[in-house]
Amino acid sequence: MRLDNCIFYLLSRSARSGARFYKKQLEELGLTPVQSIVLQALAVQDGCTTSQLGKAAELDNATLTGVLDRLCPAGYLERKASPDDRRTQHIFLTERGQEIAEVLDSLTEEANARFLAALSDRERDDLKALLTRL
Amino acid sequence: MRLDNCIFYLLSRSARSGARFYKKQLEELGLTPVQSIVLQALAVQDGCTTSQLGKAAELDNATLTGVLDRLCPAGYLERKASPDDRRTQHIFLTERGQEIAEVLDSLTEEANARFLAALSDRERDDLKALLTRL
DNA sequence: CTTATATATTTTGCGTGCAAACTATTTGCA
DNA sequence: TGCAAATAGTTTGCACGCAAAATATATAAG
Repeated sequence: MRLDNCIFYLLSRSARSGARFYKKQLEELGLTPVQSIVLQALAVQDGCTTSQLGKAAELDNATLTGVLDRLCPAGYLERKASPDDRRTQHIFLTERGQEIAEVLDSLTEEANARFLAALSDRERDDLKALLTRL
Repeated sequence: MRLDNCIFYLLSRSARSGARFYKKQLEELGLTPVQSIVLQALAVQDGCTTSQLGKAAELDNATLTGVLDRLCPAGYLERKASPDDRRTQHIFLTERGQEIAEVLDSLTEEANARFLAALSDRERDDLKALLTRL
């Protein structure tokens, strides 16, 4: 089987290409693609638990721990103990976190458009729909 | 911008999903998805240089070094100095490497079919074509 | 011939991914 | 009540992915 017919190879290659592109756009903000995704996911459900955030961003809990470990001291968010369940933490955006989440929203919109410039509107929608079905 | 409309997120998620799936199929062979890709790429151009292999598999040279570092002692391939250029290495599959590359070929074909089972033939072709254009 | 530049590969450092083990806490059930 | 099983989160260990620096060698230009 030729590589350019292998879906695992194609997905990995495209994802890496996208991550490189997105990372460049994020460079001035000093954020990685994953960090950007987490901050944006948090913006729509501020105060959720770590696990809920992991589900929202489709990130492994073990991975998320590390991501939060870096975003916390950077001043974008805070971990707060849950009053109900002492195993659980709630994650809150700081003021600075909320500000940057807004910047990320438009920056990401822009980056999406540029990354997909070679495709027609129809093709973009098709691609997204197909990816969602995997 | 909602996450499920962000191409970087969608690509990353699908690629990770594919990698997890493929990895499970490879488990009994003790190989990772990337190692499998490299061995298959090598099978079609045995004896190429490290850089050429990197181009064929779209892998960074720094990454490839580590991958080869693990495949070599595993007995799947050998690095040989180039007679022309002392900076360069040529990579050769061992007999064992050639055998496993054949196994990987059919295993990968199978895994592709199963991973894409939810899509029609037409949709599979569309998806691959679209990914290739990024 | 010699030096500046280019190329091939490796090393280093940091950030994901993720399986597996571990800790702390909560819940279900006898 | 008391304890086994489930759940939340962290830690550990290993494999990419990649930018940047380092090393070794080759090539070009004067």
